[in-house]
Amino acid sequence: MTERRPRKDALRNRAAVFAAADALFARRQSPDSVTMADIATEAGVGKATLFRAFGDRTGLIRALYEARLEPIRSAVEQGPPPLGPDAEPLERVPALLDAVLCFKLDNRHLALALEQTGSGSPYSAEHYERWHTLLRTLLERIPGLPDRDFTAHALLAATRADLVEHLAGEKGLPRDTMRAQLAEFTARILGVRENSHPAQP
Amino acid sequence: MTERRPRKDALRNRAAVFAAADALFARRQSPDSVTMADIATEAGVGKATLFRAFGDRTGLIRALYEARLEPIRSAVEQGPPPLGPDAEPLERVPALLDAVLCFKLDNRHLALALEQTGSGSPYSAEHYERWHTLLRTLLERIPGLPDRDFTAHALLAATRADLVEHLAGEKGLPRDTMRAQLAEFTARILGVRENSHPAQP
DNA sequence: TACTGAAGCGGACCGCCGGTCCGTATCGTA
DNA sequence: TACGATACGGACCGGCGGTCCGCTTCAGTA
Repeated sequence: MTERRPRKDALRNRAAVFAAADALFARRQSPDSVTMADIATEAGVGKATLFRAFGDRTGLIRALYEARLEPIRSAVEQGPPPLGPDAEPLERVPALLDAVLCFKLDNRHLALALEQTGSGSPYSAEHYERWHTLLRTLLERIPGLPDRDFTAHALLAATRADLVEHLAGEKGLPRDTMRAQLAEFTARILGVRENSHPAQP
Repeated sequence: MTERRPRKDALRNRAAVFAAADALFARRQSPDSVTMADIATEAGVGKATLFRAFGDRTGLIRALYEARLEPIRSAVEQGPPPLGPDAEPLERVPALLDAVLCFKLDNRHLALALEQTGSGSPYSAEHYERWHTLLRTLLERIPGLPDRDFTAHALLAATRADLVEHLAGEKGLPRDTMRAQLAEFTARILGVRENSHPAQP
């Protein structure tokens, strides 16, 4: 029952692998052009070390993704409004979607790698479950909306990594333009009828 | 410049391959558990024949998808309202999205295979381009909407194959329930303010 | 500091899959 | 029937995710 602390070299290697994977995903265009052997080499580590630490390729990507997501997660769980728990749903929902979008804009390749990593759809990852549940809960406090469960899925679908990559990456849509469009779309769903000024914090 | 007609055996094999792939994708749960060798064997054909006819795995899946999509495509391009070109945008947009959703419900595994086939995001396929362009065009004829280009993407994102699989497949959401939810969501975007009765043709 | 067993390491190795090659069989035509 | 062109198919290849096992390094003990 006693938790054994991992050894120092294990921790050092784990960090090295994270850094290496991060760099490689950012450098290469296509996520699956990054092989496990590549990451191991870049990290100065044996391939088996990767698999021992993370199980398989999906595990590695998931772990990296969760790590990068951590700041946003804590901002949502204990930060100030409009992202934090003290905000009213009508302002928190757009803030949350904007945060997700910004994260995917900033970590395009990583998000892409996660979502299109063959085994296991994005919907089985627990971070998706978290976002969806939170979003649904917030929507439930806003009157007059369509089915909240589906609506939460549909809104999150508008921030899918490959869509972000398609618009911001390939078609060159500027970051703030896309943020504004998502905000407008969200406002429309929420029934906010005032005109035209999407937030731009 | 003269088009050479393909030989009979080539045509026969092509059809056999389609049938085999269709059956296999429907039978297995995960699309990438279906290997090219599997398809070749099931079709009673050599592996090289697959690659000669379709180029690569993606080409085969795309060709099959387009073939299955053909009825809907023609219903949209030359059928009667509400799907056909004579319908008003306010009724054609929901009809179109419903048709796409139904198609993905009926061809879940195939759609999944196409969208998560690693090379090339779904957004580079020409059938997506077609749906998106048509949808955007229709939205442009409806006043007071958010950015039409983005809205078209976002609406289509709500019918993504893996989302459909997640809701209808794993969570067991009934077909008509999901259709109604998508219809409600769409209506909300279109600004249709009348209450509560989503179509169920 | 020397000892020691356990935790961790790494690269050779495996099975599988997408994709290619080339000798052979089949088609369509005269 | 004969013959060129077209298509066939299974052996083959390179590369990837994942595993195995002999070796190294850590950290507690005296």
